[in-house]
Amino acid sequence: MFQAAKQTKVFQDVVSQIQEAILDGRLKTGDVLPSERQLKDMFNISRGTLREALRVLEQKGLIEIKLGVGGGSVVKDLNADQVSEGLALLIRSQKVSLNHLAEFREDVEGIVTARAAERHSKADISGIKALLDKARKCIDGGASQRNAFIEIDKQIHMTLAEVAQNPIYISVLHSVHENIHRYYDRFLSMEERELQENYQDLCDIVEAVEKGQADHARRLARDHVRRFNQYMKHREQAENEVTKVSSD
Amino acid sequence: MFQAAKQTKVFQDVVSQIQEAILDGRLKTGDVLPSERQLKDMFNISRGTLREALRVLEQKGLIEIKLGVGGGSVVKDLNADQVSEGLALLIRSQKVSLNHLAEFREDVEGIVTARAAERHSKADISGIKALLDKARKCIDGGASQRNAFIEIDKQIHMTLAEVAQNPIYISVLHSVHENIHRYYDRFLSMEERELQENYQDLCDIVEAVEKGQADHARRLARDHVRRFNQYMKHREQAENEVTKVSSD
DNA sequence: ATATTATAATGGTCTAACCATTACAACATA
DNA sequence: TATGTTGTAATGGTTAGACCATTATAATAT
Repeated sequence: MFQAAKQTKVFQDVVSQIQEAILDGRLKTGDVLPSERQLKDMFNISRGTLREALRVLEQKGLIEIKLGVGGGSVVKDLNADQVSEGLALLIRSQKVSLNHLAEFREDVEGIVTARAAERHSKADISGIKALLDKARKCIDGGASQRNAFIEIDKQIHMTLAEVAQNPIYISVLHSVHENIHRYYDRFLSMEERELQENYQDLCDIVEAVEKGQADHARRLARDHVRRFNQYMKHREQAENEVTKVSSD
Repeated sequence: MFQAAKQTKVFQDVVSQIQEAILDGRLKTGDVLPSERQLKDMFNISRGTLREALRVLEQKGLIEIKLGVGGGSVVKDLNADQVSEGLALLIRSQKVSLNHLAEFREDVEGIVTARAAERHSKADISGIKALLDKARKCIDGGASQRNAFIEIDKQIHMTLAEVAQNPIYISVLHSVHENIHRYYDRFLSMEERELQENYQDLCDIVEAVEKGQADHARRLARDHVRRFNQYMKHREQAENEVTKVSSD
């Protein structure tokens, strides 16, 4: 006959109120909330309860808490860090395998590249070509430049996401890259041949984008990522083999 | 010359220790942590500080805190909710337009459907066909069943994501649906003709999936979502027109 | 003008209570 | 005996007030 009386924990109510104020735009990036001692009076709660609420908001990435005079809770410019952290936890707890993540990246890079092919400007293309030049020089620079090459490779993909003109792609791709790289860190250094292959892939992709060949660009990008994934998988297996043998 | 001395806040240290214990498997899903009063003694900290740590772990999705006798902090089975929530926050805050969100959905549904076409089993298909039957009945049931139809439409898409066998698709799509529906809530009720169109779309998509025609399935799914998006956009414009006129 | 030092505001932590919820035992009742 | 009720104690939720640690800024000294 009756509904259960509302059971909001006090700190949750505070979290909701502040979160909504931020998402509704009543609080903007950079705004400083009142001090804890003022806030507790405004909400009519104790400081401990207020601090639990602030900790939750901090963990959500909505505020940043600074120490000292002039410190306090500052509304943060939200970024993809929380998504990244969530993904990282899923991976570490083995709910999401590396294969899942790698496959997702194949598809997303494909999408992004296709959209970039539809929407690029001439300026976009020349920007990317400048990055390709840098990449070329890294290859010529020999082994010492290999990490730089990998960094530029990532930049090219992120730039394509920007060209695609949809911030969701940027955030999602950023999260995926971060987690892939965190995981594959050990295996990232490439052979000369791989570098060459990768560079050629990128050139082909950019060419397809420039010509506006969306479908072709998508396939190229997908295959490019797939090849990278296969290299990484092989190295992981090789490492496992070594471990197995040495423990016999 | 020197690095800044490590400035770990006490509660952060506690978060790390418990988080690592969970991720390393020393604490397993379902395990119950000691009571707050015991934990505070173990860590040699105050209860308030401990509770801030627990709140963070809860927000990360690592533990669940239960009330009453036999309650306490229980190690949770990690799922994609945190990723979903993070995405939702990004979508709501990063000034992502409805168009961005709608476009992202077009692409993701395309991907998911293509992967489903590659990986479906017979059981998957018959499950989806059962949902199609339900949808059919909703159309025949007239206006009263229209919300039910929309619900089943969503279910079909989510089922395709499950068939695609990658949990990332499921969480991403879930988050996108949730946010699209929140925006478009007012416009969701459909005309008879739209229902028919939607139903036919779904039938075609399922057929392509069943035949394993990944590319074709992707295009169908994408167009299906695109048509939905256009309907929604038209209605939004219509509403804006009305508002404009009535405020003249 | 520059370097140093004091000041005060703010977050971080602690202590010690009491309230609210809940599983379970003890008890009462049919 | 079986079942419903009530009491109890453990646990999380909340409060209050104090003190510590950090830091921007003002005051002071050189």
